Amino acid sequence: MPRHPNKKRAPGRPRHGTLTRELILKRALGLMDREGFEAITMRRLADHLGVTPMALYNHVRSKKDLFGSIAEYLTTQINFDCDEPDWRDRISTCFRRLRDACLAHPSAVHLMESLEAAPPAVFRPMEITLAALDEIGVTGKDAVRIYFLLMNFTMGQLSYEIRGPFESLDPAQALAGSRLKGAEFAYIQRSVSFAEWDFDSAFDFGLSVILNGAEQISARRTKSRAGRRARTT
Amino acid sequence: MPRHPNKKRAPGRPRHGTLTRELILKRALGLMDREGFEAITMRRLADHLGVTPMALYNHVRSKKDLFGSIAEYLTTQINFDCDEPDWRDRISTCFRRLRDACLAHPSAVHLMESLEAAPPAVFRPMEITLAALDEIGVTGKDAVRIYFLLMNFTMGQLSYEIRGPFESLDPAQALAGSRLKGAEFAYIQRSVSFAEWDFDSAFDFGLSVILNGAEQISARRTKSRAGRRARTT
DNA sequence: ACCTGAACACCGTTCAAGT
DNA sequence: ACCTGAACACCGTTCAAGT
Repeated sequence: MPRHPNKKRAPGRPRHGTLTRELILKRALGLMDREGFEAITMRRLADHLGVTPMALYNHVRSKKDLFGSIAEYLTTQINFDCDEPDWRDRISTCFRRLRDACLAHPSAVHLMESLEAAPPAVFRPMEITLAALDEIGVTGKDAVRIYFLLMNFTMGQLSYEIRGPFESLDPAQALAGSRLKGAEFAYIQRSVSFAEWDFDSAFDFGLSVILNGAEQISARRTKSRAGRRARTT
Repeated sequence: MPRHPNKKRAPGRPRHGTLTRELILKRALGLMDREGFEAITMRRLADHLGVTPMALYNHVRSKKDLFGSIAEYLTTQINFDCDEPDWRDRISTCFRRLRDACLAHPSAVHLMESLEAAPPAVFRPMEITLAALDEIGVTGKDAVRIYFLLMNFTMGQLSYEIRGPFESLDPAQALAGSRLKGAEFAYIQRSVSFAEWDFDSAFDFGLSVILNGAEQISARRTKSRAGRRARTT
């Protein structure tokens, strides 16, 4: 619904600016949250702001720019930092906060996926992860790999969780009407009931598996260093 | 370019069917591979087939249906099965084949992400994973969690790899013109050079970390079973 | 059954014209 | 500087009309 439904504004610059870049971003995010990512249209957003579609182009270069800016607005609001002494806790809470932010805005993942360049703020989790891993002697390629493992898992599960994959993931539903026989999926059907799936604990499980992997690398490195020391002395 | 550029076809049914559902799917996939996911348009696809846009609707319910069918066509062609004796190898090659298929069709990941329901064939990796894990005593919730870890990691890294994230992931480029200072990303800048990043080995690394996690659970379970046995006897 | 042509209700974006 | 209105080049899809 437009803000001025009855009194139509005449052309020309209004006395006080009705539009701001920030207002546009906020309203766009709100519209996205309520009506979904696909619903965001320059025309619909303009309508929502009580304004002509073209008015948006005074504050935003293009739709791509708009989406990029929303993502930046969203990610810069996340506080990734915390002062836990344990390196595992620092990494965990960092990705948990990212996850929480994305769950709070159901279209956030879809939005991120649509971007060609990630907003700069998402480098914070990377920096925090690399710093924490450095503490236990995991550096270089291995550290970056652990980071990607964490990031890809986090975003991947979010993607599943948000679009409610379990209407389509429930084998009973997904297999219905397909050429594949249900008999070929014996283990799936015998597995845990999808109705009682808990994404939160699955996420914590995933984090701990990956961080255990980091710890193993750490142990291996210190051992091989000790081995080298023993040989040289 | 249309197939009949000069001799325009008159309305009415042609003597031999020019269009098939399969032909449409194949050409759409080809067009997607060459010109990208966004380039796929009912009108452009029709043009490519030398046909009116509406002709497609005789073989395809909608654009959504078209995309779903392409995904199904693509995934059913993947051979996930192999007869390696080692459970780790069976899981690894299964996901490696999924990965190879997606890398062969650069828009495949984008296509999958756009679907509301995954094509049934992607349940094969789940079945194979659950079966292999069952062999080492990892079942139920834990097994499904391991599967999701593998699947989310695989698709997540593919997503990064395909859209060539490293123009935007290179901190030097991504941080340029942003409000975030480069000094806040000391560990990133000190980390491995993005130019020499190897996705293939990063993928193998990820798989082995996750499968190590599965092995740890297996060991923990057999130990606790042994403990229970010792206490009861 | 299978194709065309016209039409409908949308898109993002440019451009000239207003104040 | 900031908004409007008309226009352009696109979309997906429906529907009647052809054979």
